[in-house]
Amino acid sequence: MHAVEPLAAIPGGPVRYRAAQARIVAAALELFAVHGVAGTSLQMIADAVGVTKAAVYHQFKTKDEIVLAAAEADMARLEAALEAAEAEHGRPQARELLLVRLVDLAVDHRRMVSMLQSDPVMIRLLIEHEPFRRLMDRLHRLLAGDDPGDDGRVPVAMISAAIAGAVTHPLVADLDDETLRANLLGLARRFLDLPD
Amino acid sequence: MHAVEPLAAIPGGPVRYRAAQARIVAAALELFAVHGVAGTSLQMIADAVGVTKAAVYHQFKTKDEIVLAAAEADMARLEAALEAAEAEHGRPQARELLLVRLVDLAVDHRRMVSMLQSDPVMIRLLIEHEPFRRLMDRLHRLLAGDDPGDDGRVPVAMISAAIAGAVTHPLVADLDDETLRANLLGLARRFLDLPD
DNA sequence: GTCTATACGCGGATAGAC
DNA sequence: GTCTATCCGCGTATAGAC
Repeated sequence: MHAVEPLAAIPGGPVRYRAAQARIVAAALELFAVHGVAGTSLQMIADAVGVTKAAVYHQFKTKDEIVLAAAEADMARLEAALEAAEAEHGRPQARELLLVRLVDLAVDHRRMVSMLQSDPVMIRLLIEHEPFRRLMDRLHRLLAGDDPGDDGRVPVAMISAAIAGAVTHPLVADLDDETLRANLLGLARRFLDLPD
Repeated sequence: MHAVEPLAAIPGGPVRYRAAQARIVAAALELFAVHGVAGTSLQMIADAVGVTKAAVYHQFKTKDEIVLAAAEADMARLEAALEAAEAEHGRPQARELLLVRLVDLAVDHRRMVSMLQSDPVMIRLLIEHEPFRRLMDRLHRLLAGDDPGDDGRVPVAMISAAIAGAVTHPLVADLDDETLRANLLGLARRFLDLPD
């Protein structure tokens, strides 16, 4: 028998990685956020980690696997937020908690969020990824509140885009996390007609 | 003397292109929207136009020039919207008109808008492009209304991101343009406290 | 304006030694 | 787990003919 592998510290996360893999994923996320997925080469990732391309390929068979692993790291936090919200008693309370967690997540990962939501390569991979689709379904259902019809979908699309897009917006680049978080949350609540 | 070159039909636009260039720019915009700038090769653009790579290079010296030309095509429409809004008498009227034009623009160019606002290569090129920076400055000043302070910047960032991001959101992919436009405009007005 | 042909480097990916 | 070395195709870009 082999010794137990060291695992990445994602308590409750569905997928876990070896330490070497976790280092690669962390470097890749940063680079993807700055250059986009297509604009990030395996050489850049290897350099950032401090190893050769071949060492990276020993941990992940293809670049797509790295992209997916990078997305899953953040998906785990999103899933945790959803789970907490769904455990609340009552719709309004669930939506309120979800909103708080979403804003926290977005502000916390300022640089990553917009890439995860708009990079063409990332999008292509994620729409073929069933766990991700299920997650988005739960998210949208909860955000939509009472109105699942045509008119209810636009506000959900807007608030998702507003939160994710605002945190990377150059206009607020110099705002500290606390100010941004507070403003974002207040405005998002208003938009969704939740009580302050 | 040479015969007068045919010009692209952008009345009032600051930069004009020959017919061959306009065809390349149009094809490039579509491809950039789907694959991102880094994910789009000159070969793909040449194939879409129906010529060879060398022919493309005869019209534009570098790929960056194509990217900038693609951005300028949409910048011209944005500038026209700003000009119309600034010509209004009174701030509320100006903001109202700007909002209508922005939503029109976003819905009309559904696939392009988010790429123009989030593609890493495009962003890098545009922030070094003074005419673009001036345009964004005017846009943000007008959108911000009375409040140019810290707290006034977050709603501007949110509404920009919301409009641009919502039109590409998978949730509203099957909505027809009219429905999307009406919903988007109504919600944006409410968010900015403009009268319906 | 468009073509064929070509230069040269870097992209993703693999083999096999240590 | 990491390395050196290598494969092959495609990336941007250029030269020169038609």
